[in-house]
Amino acid sequence: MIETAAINAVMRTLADPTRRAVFERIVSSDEITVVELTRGSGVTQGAISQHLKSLKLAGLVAERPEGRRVFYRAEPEGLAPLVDWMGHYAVFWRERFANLRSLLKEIDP
Amino acid sequence: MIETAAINAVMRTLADPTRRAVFERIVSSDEITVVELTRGSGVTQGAISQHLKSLKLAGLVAERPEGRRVFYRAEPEGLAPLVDWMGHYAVFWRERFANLRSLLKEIDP
DNA sequence: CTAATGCATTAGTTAATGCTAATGTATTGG
DNA sequence: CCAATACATTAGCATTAACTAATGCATTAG
Repeated sequence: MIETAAINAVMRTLADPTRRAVFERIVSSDEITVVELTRGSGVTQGAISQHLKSLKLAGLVAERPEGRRVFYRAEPEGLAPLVDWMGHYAVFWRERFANLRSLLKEIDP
Repeated sequence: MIETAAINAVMRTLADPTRRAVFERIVSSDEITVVELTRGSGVTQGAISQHLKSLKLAGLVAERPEGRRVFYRAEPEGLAPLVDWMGHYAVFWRERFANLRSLLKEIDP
C-alpha cells in the first residue's frame, strides 16, 4: 500500500519551481543559511523562509540554528515517498532502467 | 543539464491528488475510457476530461479514439523527466538504493 | 431518423497559493 | 549599550487552479 498523504505532500512541495530551486540549492551545498539562499533567488527573504517552512513540513530539509543564523541541510529520507511511488510504477519506465542501473553502480559500485 | 521545463510540467501535473489518481488508474489498466475513469472518481466527467488534457500535455498519457469512445493509456516516456531528476539527486537517497536494487532485479532479473 | 451516449469545452465560482511589505524577536558587532 | 543583522511571521493582494453546470459535437442504438 502506498502512503498517499506522504506522496501528496512531497509532490505538492516540489511542484513549485521556486521552492524546488531552493531545495536543489540546499542539496547542492552541505549546509546553507537563509541569507545565502535568498541571494540570487529572485524573491524576498520572507518568501524564502516560507518555502523553507514548507520543505521542513514535508520532511525534505532540516535546520540547525547557530547564533543568529540558521543553517539548512537536505533530509534524504524526505524523498523516500517519491522513490517508493516511482518504484510502484517502475514497470512503466522499464526502458529507463539502464540509466538507473549505471547510476547505481556509479554511486555504490 | 536538467530540463527544468519538463520536470516542472510533470511535477505540477502529478501534484494534484485527483489527477494523480486518474493517472494511476490509467497506468493500472491497459486502456480505459473516460466513462470508466469518471465512475468512482468523485468528480464530474468534465473534470476528468480536463485532467486528461493536462496529463496529455505533460506527455503522461496518450489517447486512441474509437467510435464515440476515447481510450486512454499511459505514456511511459512521460515519467522520464522525473526519473532523471531523481537520478540527479540520487546521492541523497542512497539508503533507498537497496530497495531499488531488489526492485530492479525483480522486474528485469 | 431520432434519441441517447461519450467526450470535450466553456464560463463562472471558490479555494488555495505564492508573493511583498511590514513587523517582531533574537543575537552579535562596534 | 545600541545599532545592525538574521530569520520568522503576519496581513493583504493577485494569481492560479480545480471544480460544477451547461452546452456543443460527434457517434451509435433502436
